[in-house]
Amino acid sequence: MTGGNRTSGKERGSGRRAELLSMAARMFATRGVAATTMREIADEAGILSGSLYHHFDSKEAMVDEILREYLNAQLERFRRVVDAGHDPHTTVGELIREAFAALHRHRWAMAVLHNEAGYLAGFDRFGYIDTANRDFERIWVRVLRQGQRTGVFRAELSPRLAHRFIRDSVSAAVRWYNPSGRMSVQGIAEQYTRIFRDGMVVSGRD
Amino acid sequence: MTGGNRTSGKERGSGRRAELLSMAARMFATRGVAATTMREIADEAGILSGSLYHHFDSKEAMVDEILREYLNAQLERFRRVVDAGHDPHTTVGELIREAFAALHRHRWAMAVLHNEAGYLAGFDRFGYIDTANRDFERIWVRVLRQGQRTGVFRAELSPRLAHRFIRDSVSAAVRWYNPSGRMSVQGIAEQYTRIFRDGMVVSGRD
Amino acid sequence: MTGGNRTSGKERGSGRRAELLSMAARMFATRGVAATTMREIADEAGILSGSLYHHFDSKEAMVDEILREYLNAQLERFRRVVDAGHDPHTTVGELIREAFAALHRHRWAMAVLHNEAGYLAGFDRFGYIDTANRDFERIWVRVLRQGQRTGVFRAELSPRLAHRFIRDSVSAAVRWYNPSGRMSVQGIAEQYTRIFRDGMVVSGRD
Amino acid sequence: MTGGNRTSGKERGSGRRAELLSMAARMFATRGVAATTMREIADEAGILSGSLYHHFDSKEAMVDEILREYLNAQLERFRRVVDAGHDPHTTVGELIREAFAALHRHRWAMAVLHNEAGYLAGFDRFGYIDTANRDFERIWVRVLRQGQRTGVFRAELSPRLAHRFIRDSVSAAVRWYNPSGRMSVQGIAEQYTRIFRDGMVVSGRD
DNA sequence: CATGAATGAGGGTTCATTCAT
DNA sequence: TATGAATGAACCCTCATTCAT
Repeated sequence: MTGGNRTSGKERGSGRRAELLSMAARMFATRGVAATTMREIADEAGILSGSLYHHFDSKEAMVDEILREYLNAQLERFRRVVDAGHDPHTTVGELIREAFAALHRHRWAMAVLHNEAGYLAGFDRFGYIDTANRDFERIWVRVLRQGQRTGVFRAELSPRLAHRFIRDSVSAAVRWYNPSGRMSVQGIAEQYTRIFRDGMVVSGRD
Repeated sequence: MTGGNRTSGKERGSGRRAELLSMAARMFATRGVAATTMREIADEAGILSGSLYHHFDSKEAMVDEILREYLNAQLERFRRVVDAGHDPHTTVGELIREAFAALHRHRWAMAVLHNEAGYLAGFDRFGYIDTANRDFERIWVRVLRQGQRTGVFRAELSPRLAHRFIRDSVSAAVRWYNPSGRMSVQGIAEQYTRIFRDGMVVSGRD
Repeated sequence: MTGGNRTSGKERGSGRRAELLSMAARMFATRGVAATTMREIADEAGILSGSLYHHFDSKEAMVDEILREYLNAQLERFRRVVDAGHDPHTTVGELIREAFAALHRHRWAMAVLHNEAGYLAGFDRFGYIDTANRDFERIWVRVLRQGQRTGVFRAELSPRLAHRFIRDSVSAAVRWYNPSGRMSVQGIAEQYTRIFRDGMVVSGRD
Repeated sequence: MTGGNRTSGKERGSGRRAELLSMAARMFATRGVAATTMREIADEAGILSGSLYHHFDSKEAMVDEILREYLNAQLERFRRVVDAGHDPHTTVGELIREAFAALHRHRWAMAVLHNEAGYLAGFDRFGYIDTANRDFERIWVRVLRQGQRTGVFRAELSPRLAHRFIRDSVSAAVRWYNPSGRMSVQGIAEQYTRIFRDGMVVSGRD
C-alpha cells in the first residue's frame, strides 16, 4: 500500500518493484528478451523465480511496463518541446537533445525497443508500440515540414526518411553507448547534431 | 571458405542447403534468432525438424554460416573499394553505396547481425563478429582521417563516431526497408548520403 | 465433534469461518477441489490467500471439515430414521426423503463427495469417507434385507446393489439440481421414489 | 504414416498412440484429470514427459480425444438402436443394455465424463459435451414419450427426469464397477433394468 | 535424405504454504 | 486478523538435438 494507486492486479510504486523492473530492463536489453529467463532475473534479485510473479503477472507484463513507461515519458517530453513554439531549427535541435537525453535516462528501455522490434511484433499486446512510433513520426515530420516551408531544411529531403534517419542513428547508439566511458551523451549528441545539420563535408565543397 | 569443399561434417554447395539457409535467414531476421525454432524452419521447408540436421550441425551453425557469408563478402567489397585508390570523398561515397547495396543483397544477414548483437555476444563461436566489426571500423576510420587531413571532412568530428553513425543508420534501415516498397535502395542511399555529406540545413544558414 | 471447542489449532464456531467454509464448499463442488485454488477462495472472500491460514490449517483441512460435517449430520439423521422402528417400506421411504433433503441442505458437500471420490482416495486423511460409506451401506442393506424377508421387496435384488443404485441416483442429481429451478427437491424425490418402488412400466404389463 | 489419415497436427491410428491414450484414460478416471500429471502418464508409459507431446498437443487434447471417441461411438450405437424401430419398451431395454455395454467398453471415458463434468465445463473446447448430452437426452426423451403415449410407461413421470435417472445410475456405477469382480456388467444391467422397469417393491402392494 | 519417436534440459507459470510486520 | 513478500516444489509445455529405420 505504498503507492496507493492500483493498476492491473499487482501494485505499483513499491520500491522493490521498481528495483526488479530496472534489473530486468538491463538484462532484457543486454541479452535479449527471449534469451533472458525469469529465473535469471530472480537470481539477480536474490529471490526465487516464483516470487517474481508476486510483483508482475508475466514476463511479457514486465517488458510491457518497461516499454510503456519509456514511451509515455518520451512522448510527453517531445510534446512539451514542440508546444514551446520555437522555430523549426531550434525545435529540431531540442528534439535531438531530448532523444539523446533518453539514451541516458531510458537506456535499457530504448535498447529493448530497438533490439526486439521483430520479436515484440509477434504479440498483440505490444501493438501500442506501432502506435507510439507513428506518434513520434508525426511530431518529427510536422516540424521538419515546417522547416522546409520556411526554407531552413533542404526541400529535397523526405521528412519521413529524415525522421527515420535521426531516430535510427540515436536508437542504435544505445548499443555501444557506455555511460561510464570517455564519450559523454552530450558529446555524442553534439557530434551527431552537427552531422544532422551540416553534414561531414566542410562547407564550400561539393 | 570458398564453398564446394567440406567444412564441419555437412556438405556445402547443394541447392537445397542454400534454400534452407535463405529461409532460415529470413525467419531469424524477422522474428529473432531465439524466437525462431528449428521446427518452424523445417515446417517452412516442408520437412521435419530432425531432417535439418542432415544439412546443418546445429541452429548456431546456421546462424554462423549466414553471418560469415555476409561478413566475408562485405569485407571483400569494402577492401576492393579502398584498394581502388580514389580520393577520400569519392571513397566514402562508394563505401556508402556498397553498404546500401548490402541492404539489398544481404538483407537478412544484416538484420540478424544488427538485431541480435547482444544475443550472439553470449556465444564464444561468434567472437569473429567483433573482429569483423573492428575490421570494418579500421577501413572507415582510415579513409575518414585521410579526408580530414586533406580538408574534405570536418576536423572536429570523431572518425570513429562518424563511422558508427553511418554504420548504424544504414544497418537500422534494414528493419523498415521494403524491397517491394516505393522507396528503392538507391533512393534511400541518395537521401542518406546527402545528409551524411551536407546535413539537412540549407547552406549559408546557422 | 460438536463444535465450539478447539480442534487443530484454529478456532471453530466463528461466523467468518463458516462463511469462508461455505464459499469454499461451493467452489470445490462447482469447479473441483484440485481446480480451486486457495487464492480463488480468498479472492471470493475479499482477503488475501495467506489470510486463509489464520482460519484453516490447509486446503485439505477445509475439504475435511466440509465433508465431516455432512457425513456426521447425515449418518445421525439416517440412524434416527431406522431407530424410529417403522416397517421396511416406510423406513426406505424416509431414508430416501432424508437423502433428498441432504441434496438441499448439504448440496456442496454432497457434490464434493460424489465428484472427488477418486481424488480424495489418494489421501490417507480421508480414509474416514470409506468408513462412512460402509456405515451408510450397512444401514440401507439391513432395512432392505428386512423388507425382502417380510416380502415387501423383490427377493431377487441384491440389497447392496440396490443401495448403490439409490445412493448413486440421488448423489448424481446434485450435479444438475438447481434450487431455484422449476423442479423442487420434493418433486424430484417423489418421481425418483416412484421409480425406485414401482418402476417406470405401468403395472400389469411385462 | 501408419494410419494414413491426419487430423490436427499429430497422427492418429498408431498403436503407440492408442496405448498412451488408454493409459491416460485410466489414470484420468482413477485419480482425476487435474490430479494426473503428464509426468505420471509418461512414467507409466516408460517415456519422458516431453515425449508425450510428440503424440498429443496437450493434456487437454488427450482428454478431448478420449471423450470424443466415446461420445461419438455411443451416440452412433444409440441411434442404431432407435433406428431399428422396435416398440418403446424393447427400445428402452436395448438402450439400457447399450449403456451398460459402454460401462465395459468405454469405462474410463465414462468415468472421466462423469467425474470431471464441473472441471471440464471451465474449458471452451469441451463445449461439445453439453451438445452431446442434449443429443442423448433427445433420444431418450423421444422413446420415453412414445412409451407414455402407447401406455407402456407411467404417464406421471417426467421423461427428462427419468432419463437423468437412468443416465446417472449407470454413469455413477462406473466408479465402483470392477470388471474382474464378482458382479458382471450383465448382472448389474439385469438388476438395474428390473428396478427401472418394475421397481423394488413386489407387485400387488402399495 | 528423410522420418518419427524419443531425449533431457530448461522455460514460464502456478500454487499451497509460511512468516515477519 | 490481515497483509505482502517470499518459498519451493511441481506443472505443462517447448525445443534443440539424436538416432534407428
